[in-house]
Amino acid sequence: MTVRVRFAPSPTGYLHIGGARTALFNWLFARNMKGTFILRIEDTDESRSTEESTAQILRSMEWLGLNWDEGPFLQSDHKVKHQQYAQQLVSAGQAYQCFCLPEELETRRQEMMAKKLPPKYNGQCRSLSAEQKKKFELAGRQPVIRFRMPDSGVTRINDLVKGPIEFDNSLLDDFVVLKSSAVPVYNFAVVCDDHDMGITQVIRGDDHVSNTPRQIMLYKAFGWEVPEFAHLPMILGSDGARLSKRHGAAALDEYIQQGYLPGAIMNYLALLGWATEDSQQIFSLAEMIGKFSLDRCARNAAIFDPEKLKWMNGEYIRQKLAPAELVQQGRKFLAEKKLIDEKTDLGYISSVIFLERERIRTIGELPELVDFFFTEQVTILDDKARKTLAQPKVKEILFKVETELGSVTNFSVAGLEQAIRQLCENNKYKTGEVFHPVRAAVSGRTTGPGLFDLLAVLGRERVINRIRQAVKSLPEEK
RNA sequence: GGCGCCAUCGUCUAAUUGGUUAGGACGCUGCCCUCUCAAGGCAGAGCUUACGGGUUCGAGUCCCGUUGGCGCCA
Repeated sequence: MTVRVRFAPSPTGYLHIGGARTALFNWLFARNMKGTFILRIEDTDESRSTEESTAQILRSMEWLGLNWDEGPFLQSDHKVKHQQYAQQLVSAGQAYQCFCLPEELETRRQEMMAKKLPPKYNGQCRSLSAEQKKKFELAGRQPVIRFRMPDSGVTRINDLVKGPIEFDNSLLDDFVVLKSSAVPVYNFAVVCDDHDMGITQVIRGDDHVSNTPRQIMLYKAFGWEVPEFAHLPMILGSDGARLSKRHGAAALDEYIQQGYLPGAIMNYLALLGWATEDSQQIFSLAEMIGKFSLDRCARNAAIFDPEKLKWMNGEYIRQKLAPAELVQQGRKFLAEKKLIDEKTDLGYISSVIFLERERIRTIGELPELVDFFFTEQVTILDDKARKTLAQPKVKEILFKVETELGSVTNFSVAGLEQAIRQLCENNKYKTGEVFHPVRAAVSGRTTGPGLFDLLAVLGRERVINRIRQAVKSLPEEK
């Protein structure tokens, strides 16, 4: 039988890191098995679901490259179908109308709690007579539909990642399937949809394990084939609590904005709960698909580590990102910071970006590292740079460098290196004594690309102007 | 509170399914490279496999218990 899996987010916000991981694992499984990956929007909770959120989630998935084969379907479109299914259960005697008022249920729950009993529905409306129902209806009560749970027996799951799990049926109560407003309850709607869509494996977060026995009972009541289940462990923040905004970025969108690459995020997420026998770290997409399997998924929760993601993103920038692509991405971030516009020379931009390729871990780090390439003057001088320029002899050194660079014929990396090293030798300067002030004068900082690469890209005019500025600003030396 | 899941370096994890000096990766420290910062290379620290009992010639691996974390139901 061919594999059909789905990712079913509820559109109540952005695509969460945990959701992205669930989507990814579904997708990897589907691609690995040559199956079908379906997207379904779980928008039953109308009060919290929004269309913007749906659009946002779709955009995030497309950005990651998690292409779906069917959908997106909206769960709310199947509402009538859900109601019919509920009716079907009632007709078959598998479910029944319950007229208990919320207040009544609450009182009973309190009583149960007081007696230290598990608070479960007492089955009061299980077998109401026609007259009793009539009476309630006349009193204006709107019934909910409850599922008749077996009082005994054991429900077993053979979870594809967790292994066998057992639940005692007597502990489960007759849960609501259809609210009095005729809105289907989550546990019911998933089962109906998963069945109608022919889902063969339900791969989801392990916060759903406890729901699974109820769902299995529904499949059985309908006489439907029960799919396989695979419950993925949660992703937690550094403090061991469920990952949320408090831990920094929990929404995929924020990583997009910070200049992370889809491949790196996919790769990192894949490693959060899945590993190969040799602990391989970097995968091509094809490798990831080829090697993926649910039985190599971890059973324990994982803490999200932003540092490792950053590292991996750096690896992707250096090893996997095509040069043209890097430039294009970089331009976006530089333009956003108003450092460049359409008139800025593309060749110059490319050279600048390539100078920092070895250093950046996210594209978003680019602007602050290269801003001085695009500004008229060197404005930001950090403290270290100031100190460097305050060293003795600096004014004299810079003046000599300025003169030298004015006359050097070959303003290239090799030519510059030759000229400046020669200058050091002729004047008995230590190289560092010269290199550091030049860097500071020209870039306003003490770190960055190799000095000669830096100068060559900046170009003669800018370099000389900046050194001249620095010389002018330095006090006379005695 | 009930039920369920989980437990290997700080973090992500591996360990031919009972036989390893418990491996790799991130991070950290140091060295090399070097004009700086990175990148890269090399080396190092870091896990009495949560704890306690069993089973076994032998347990990270199997069983029981304890503790802790997380989840679901309220």
